Amino acid sequence: MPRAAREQLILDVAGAAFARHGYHAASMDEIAGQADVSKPMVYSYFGSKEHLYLAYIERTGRQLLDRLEHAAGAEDLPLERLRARITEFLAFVEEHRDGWRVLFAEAASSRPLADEVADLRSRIVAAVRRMVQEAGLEISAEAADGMAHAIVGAGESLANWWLERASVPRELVVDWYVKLVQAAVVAAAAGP
Amino acid sequence: MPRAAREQLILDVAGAAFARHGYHAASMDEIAGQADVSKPMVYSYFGSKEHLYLAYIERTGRQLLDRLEHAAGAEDLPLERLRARITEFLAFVEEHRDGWRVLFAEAASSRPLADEVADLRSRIVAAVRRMVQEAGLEISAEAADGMAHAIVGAGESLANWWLERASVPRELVVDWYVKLVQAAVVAAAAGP
Amino acid sequence: MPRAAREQLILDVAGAAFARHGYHAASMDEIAGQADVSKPMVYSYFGSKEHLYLAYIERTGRQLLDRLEHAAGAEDLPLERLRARITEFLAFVEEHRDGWRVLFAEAASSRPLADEVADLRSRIVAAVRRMVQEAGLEISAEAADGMAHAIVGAGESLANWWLERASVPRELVVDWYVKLVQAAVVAAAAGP
Amino acid sequence: MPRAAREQLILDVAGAAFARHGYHAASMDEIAGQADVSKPMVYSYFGSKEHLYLAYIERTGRQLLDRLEHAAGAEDLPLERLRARITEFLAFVEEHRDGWRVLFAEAASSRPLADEVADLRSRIVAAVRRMVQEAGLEISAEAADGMAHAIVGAGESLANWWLERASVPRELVVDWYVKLVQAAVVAAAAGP
DNA sequence: GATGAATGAGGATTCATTCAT
DNA sequence: CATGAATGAATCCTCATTCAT
Repeated sequence: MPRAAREQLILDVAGAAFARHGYHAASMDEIAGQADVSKPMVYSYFGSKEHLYLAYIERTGRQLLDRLEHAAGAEDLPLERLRARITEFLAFVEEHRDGWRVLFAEAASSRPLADEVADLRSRIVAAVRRMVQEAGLEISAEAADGMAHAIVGAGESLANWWLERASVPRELVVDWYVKLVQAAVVAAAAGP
Repeated sequence: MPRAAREQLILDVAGAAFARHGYHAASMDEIAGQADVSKPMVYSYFGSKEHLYLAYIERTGRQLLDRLEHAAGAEDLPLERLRARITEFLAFVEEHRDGWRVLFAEAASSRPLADEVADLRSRIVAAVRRMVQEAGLEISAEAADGMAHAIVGAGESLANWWLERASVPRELVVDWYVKLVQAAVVAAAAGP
Repeated sequence: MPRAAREQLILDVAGAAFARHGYHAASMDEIAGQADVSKPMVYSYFGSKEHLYLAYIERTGRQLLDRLEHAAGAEDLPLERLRARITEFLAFVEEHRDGWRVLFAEAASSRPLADEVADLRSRIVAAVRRMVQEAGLEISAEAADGMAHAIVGAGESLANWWLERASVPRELVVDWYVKLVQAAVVAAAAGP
Repeated sequence: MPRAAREQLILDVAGAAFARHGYHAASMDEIAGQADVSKPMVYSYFGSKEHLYLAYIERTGRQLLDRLEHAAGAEDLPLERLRARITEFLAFVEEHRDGWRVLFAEAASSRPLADEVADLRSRIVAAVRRMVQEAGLEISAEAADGMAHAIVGAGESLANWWLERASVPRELVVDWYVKLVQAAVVAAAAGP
C-alpha cells in the first residue's frame, strides 16, 4: 500500500477515534490498531498525537472549505449562491459526521489546539462577513463581524440538531437557515 | 475556613482548571494545589474528578438559569423580557468567563459527560422554543424546535465573539441579538 | 457507655470487618463508622490498626483457650476429656465464626502478624502434644510434635468443612475427629 | 531475553513478593523492580495485579497437581501410590516454598481471590476422597468428604511444621503421614 | 475525653513516545 | 522500511494516622 493511501486510512481511523472519545481519551494504541499499522508507523507519518490531530482537522477543514467554495458559481445570483452553499454545508455535515463532530467540538474546547481549529472557523466567518457586507446595506464592520459569528454559530447548532433528526428533510433545514441568514443581515442593518 | 466556603473555593479553582485545560487534561493535583488543599480533601468533598466536574457544571448552570429566570418580571412585555434576558445572559458570560467556557465547551465534546451539560442546554432551548411558539405566528413544532436551536447557537457564538472584544459595548450586542431573534421567529413562520 | 464496653464493641466490629475483607482490605473508617465511634477514639483505645488486630486475635484466642481448658474436668477419663474438648472446639467455631475465620486465616498468611497468631496456635499444639505423649505409648518428642501439628491441622480443616455443611450434626463430626485423633496417636507410635 | 523467560521470571519474583507480604501488601512497584522490568511491562504481560496473582496460583497449582499425578504409576499398589504421592507432595513443598506458602495461605484468606485457590484445593480433596472410598470399607459419602478434608488439612499443617524443621528427614514425615492417612480411613469406617 | 477536619505517602494503572532489531 | 518491546511520567484515588478545637 502506498504511503499516501496509508496516511489517508490512518486519518480516517483517527477521526473516528477522536469523534468517539475526544482528543484526550482517544489512544494512539487504538488508532494504530484499527488502522492495522504499527504505532511507530503512525509516529513516523505524523510525528505526534497532536500533529495527527491537526492533520485530521486540516484535511477535514480543507474539504469543507473546498466544497463551500465550489458549491456556487460566480454567475449565480447572491440568493442562489447562499442557498447552494448552505445545502453543501449540510451535505458535508451529513457525509462526514466524524469530521464535523471533531471540527465543531474542538472548536470550543481543549485550549492548546483551539487556535488551529479557530483558524478554519475564522475563514468561514470571514466569508460570511463579506457576504453580509456585500448585501449593500449600511452595516458597520463591527456589526458585520459580530453578525457573521452569530450566523455561523446558528448554522452549527442547527446542523447538530438536524443530525439527530433523520426524519427532517434537508431542504427544509436549508430553507430555515437561508431565511435566518437573510433576516440576520437585515437585522444587522436596521437603525436604532 | 468553614467547609462551605472551602467547597466554593475548590469549585472556583476547578472551574478555572477545566476552562484552561478541558476536563481530561485538568489534574486533581493541580486543582488541590491551587485551592491550597490536600488532594484527599477534594476527594472527601466531591468524591471523584467526575463528581467535582458535575458539581461545577451544576452550580454554574443553576446560576445561569436563576439569572435568566429572574431577569424579567411576568408583567413585562414580551420584547422587554427578551431584551432583559439577553442582557442578563451576556452579563453572566462576562462575569463567569470560566464557567461559561466550561459549560459551552463541554456541551460539544467529551462524550461521557456531555449528557449532564446537554440537559442544561436543552432547558434553555426549550424556553426559547416556547418563546418562539408564543409569538402567535403559525409555526410547526419542528420548525420551532430547529429555530430554537439555531437561536441558542447564535447566542453562544455571539457571546464568545464579544468576550474577546472588550471594546464593544454590551448594549450593542444585546441589540443585535434581540433583532436576530425577532427576525428568526418571523423567518420560521414565513411561508414558502 | 463505659470504656470497657466500648472497647468490646469495637473489637466485635473489627472482627467482623477483618473476617469479611481480610486485614489489609478492612478499613479503619469502616470499623469506626460501624462501631459508631470516631476514628481518633479507636486510635486512642488501640493505638494502631495492627494493635487493634492483635487485640482482637488475643481476645478471641483467649476465649478459645479458656473454653478448651474448662471443657473437661480433671477427674474425667482421657477419652472423655478428648471428646469434651473437641465438642467445645466445634461449638466455639460455630458460635464465633468471625473470630475463627480471622484466627485461622491469618494463622497462615500476612507474615508480619503471623508470629502473634502462631503463638496461640502453638499453645494448642503443645496441649495436643502433651496429650499424645501422655497416651503412654512409646513416641519420640519429635514425632509427638509433628503429629500434634497434623492433628490440629486436621481439626481446622474439618471445622471449616463443617461450617459450610449446616446439615451435618456436630456429634457426627466430633465422633470422626475423636477417632482420627486416637488413630493418629497410635500411628505415631507404631514402629517402622 | 525471550518473552516466555521473562514471564517466568516475573512470576517467580511475584510469588516471592506474595509469599513475603501477602496479596494486598505486595506492590507492583516492588515486583517490577525486582524482576528488573518496568511496571508497564508487567501490565502488558499480565494485565493487572489480580491477573498476575492468578497466573502465579495457576502455574504453581498446575505444577503441584502434575507432580502428584505422575508420582505414582497405575500398576503400583494402593499403599505404594499413597506413599509416592505424599513423598512427592513434601518434595514439592520443599522445592517451592514461596509457591506453597501462597497457595496454602491464600486458601484461607482474602475473600475475592479465594475461589480460584479453593478450586485447586478442592481437586486435591476430591482425589483424597476417592482414595478413601476406594479403600473398600463401608463409609458414607459425607464421612468420606469430611475425612478427606481432615486428611488434607493434616498434611498442610504437617508440611508447614516440617518446613521449619530442616533436621527432620523427609522419609520420617512421609511415614507419619502415610500411617495417619491409613488410620483416618479406618476411623472413618468404624461403626459407632 | 472526644471529634471533625486534614494530610503524607503510596498504590494500581495508563499512555505517548522511542529504541533495537 | 517497519515493528515488537519497552519505559518515564503522570493520573486518579485510598488509607492509616494526627492535630486544633
